[in-house]
Amino acid sequence: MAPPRRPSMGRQKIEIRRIESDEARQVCFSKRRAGLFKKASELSILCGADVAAVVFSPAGKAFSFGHPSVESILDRFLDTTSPGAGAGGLSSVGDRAVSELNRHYGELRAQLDAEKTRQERADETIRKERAARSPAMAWIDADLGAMGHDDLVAFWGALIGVQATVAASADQLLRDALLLGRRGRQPAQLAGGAAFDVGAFGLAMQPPPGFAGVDLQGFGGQATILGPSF
Amino acid sequence: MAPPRRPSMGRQKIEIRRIESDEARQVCFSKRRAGLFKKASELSILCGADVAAVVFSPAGKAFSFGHPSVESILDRFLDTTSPGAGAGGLSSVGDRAVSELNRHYGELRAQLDAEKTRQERADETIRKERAARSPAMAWIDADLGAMGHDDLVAFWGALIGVQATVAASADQLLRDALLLGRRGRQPAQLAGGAAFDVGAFGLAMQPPPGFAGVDLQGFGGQATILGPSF
DNA sequence: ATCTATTGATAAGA
DNA sequence: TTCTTATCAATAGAT
Repeated sequence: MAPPRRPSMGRQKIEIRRIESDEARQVCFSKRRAGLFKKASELSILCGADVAAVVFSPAGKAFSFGHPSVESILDRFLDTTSPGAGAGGLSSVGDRAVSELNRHYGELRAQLDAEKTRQERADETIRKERAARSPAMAWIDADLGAMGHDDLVAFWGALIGVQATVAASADQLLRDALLLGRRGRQPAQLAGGAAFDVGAFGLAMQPPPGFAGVDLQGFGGQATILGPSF
Repeated sequence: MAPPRRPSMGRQKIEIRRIESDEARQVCFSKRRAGLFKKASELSILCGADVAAVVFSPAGKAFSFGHPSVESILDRFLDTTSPGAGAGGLSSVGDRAVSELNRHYGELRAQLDAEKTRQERADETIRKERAARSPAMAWIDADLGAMGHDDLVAFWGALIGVQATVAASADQLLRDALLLGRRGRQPAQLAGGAAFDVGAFGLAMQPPPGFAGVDLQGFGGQATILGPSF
């Protein structure tokens, strides 16, 4: 029969960090430079945008792509972004800071990606461990009316614990959540009464009929974070 | 059997030509601009190359990426291309460019920090869960045993409602809270002094300590963050 | 440079 | 805008 031998290992995952091998780095440079220019070209065509890309090889050789032309884009950019410095000074940030900003851009994004990856792994770990030892969470899918007294008792206990913890660290958690949940500049909207869904547990349920109007002392409703902690 | 409907058609092949739909073009522009900058960043990191990319949206808004900095690359390029002409050799950047850069950088930083915070919490959770089991269940069972089914149902719904409110604006908060709910916190603080008693259902909760600075009231409202804006 | 197996990017849809 | 999903496209490693 046909030999199960793979003619190639195919593409392998690589970390975004400087390639040590001179040869490999050169090869990668050529491939990715072409890829970058292709992307730039597609962006300009698809979206009718003006795009320019300039690349200097480690050896100092210049390569460029531009639509409609590199010069026109660069001139326009420099003209648009630096006409106000007439008095001889920048109002907020100096060149050094800008360079610093740019220098770390890539590393920062790389770190971000790394963190996200780690986070996903950690979340996965939690999910697994929790699923293996938290039978209470299995009740969640059950309909309220069908839930037995004993189950309700136990689940209530679990929720009390949750509430206590939320309260104990509400300041920090709420602040984080509001800032992270919706990265928009507008105040986060807290819509109530909807079904709730928590990814970590695949949990989804509706508030039981007739409980609308229940007010738990200070819970439920508008959430306002008062200033001091900022 | 009905054909299992795909939740998505997935990515479809597209021709590289101007996208007619204004909305689709805008979406594509945002996505691909980000992709282009990412590619540029990777190229500079992997190969140690100096890279700059400048993009003008159809609306005329400028976006740029540069390593080590956009201006240094552009100046170097223009200097190499047309040595004697330029004359605009000002190495400073306009406020607008600085702002854009700062904004971009700030977002990255914020994201990174957020990820790290989340990571720490996740790690913490893992440790806690591995180290100790919830001591809360036993405590609460006694009192709950005396509570009627209807009361339990009502309170359960109320708690879910609370969570729904929070989850609507930040499911991350909920997830963190639920995960942290296993911490060996003393449930006595919740039940100790006061019995649960809410008008409609004869149940109430004592707000546990830790609520300084945070005030939650009513359902379906807004969350307002006071303090310095980002 | 050419060839594949994989990873990465992203068009659609919710 | 963000998130998910199904595909398409870019490319790492080997020839």
